[in-house]
Amino acid sequence: MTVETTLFKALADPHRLAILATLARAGQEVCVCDFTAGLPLRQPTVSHHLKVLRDAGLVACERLGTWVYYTLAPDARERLAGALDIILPEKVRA
Amino acid sequence: MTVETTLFKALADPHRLAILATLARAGQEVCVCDFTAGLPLRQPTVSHHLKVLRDAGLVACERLGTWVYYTLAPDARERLAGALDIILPEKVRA
DNA sequence: GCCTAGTATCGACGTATGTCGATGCAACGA
DNA sequence: TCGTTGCATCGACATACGTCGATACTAGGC
Repeated sequence: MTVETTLFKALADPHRLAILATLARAGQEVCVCDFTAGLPLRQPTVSHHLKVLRDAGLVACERLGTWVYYTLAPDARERLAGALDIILPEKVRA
Repeated sequence: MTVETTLFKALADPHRLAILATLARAGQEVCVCDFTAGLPLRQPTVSHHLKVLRDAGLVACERLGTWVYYTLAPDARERLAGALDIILPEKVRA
């Protein structure tokens, strides 16, 4: 499976989009318990979605004591925009 | 299901990405039979993928005689980039 | 009108995926 | 050394999705 497919598959779920949007708007680390509190999903399900996003390289996590904090990967926007440009390249530049 | 989810779900398949890439690079109408010839898929499967892309508004089609020609929707790039910006908005502009 | 060709739709099938409860693991406090 | 808390993993289940053969639909040629 191509990298592009992996990336877009990771976006193909409303809850994962919500997680990404939360991270993007937060602009800082977000605890797993915050996602669990903010989504109509059980903790294992949230953990599963976070793993999908991790495997796609869209988020990063860091353990601080008992808590695990997630952040948007620094190059998340860039990688997604790049994948978009591979699939739908702009017209040839002059 | 949000518009963004529909769009990204449409991208979550390698064959649909191939179809979009073909249309983007062709820059002109492409016949269904060309996709069927170029993909390791049967005709009904190709037709199914084209329907998913149509329902997402990413492609348009036009019948010319017996053949049906598909084109990339004029605003496909714009809509996808917009969806990306909704999920991962850029930092607040000055 | 009939046959043929290209495409869409239908119904069925196998697999992938989202979801959950149960459980395991890691870190902290008493 | 426990017990507790937060998170990850496991196993099971239901549903969604990709795929196909069969068939219906549309348009053109004879």
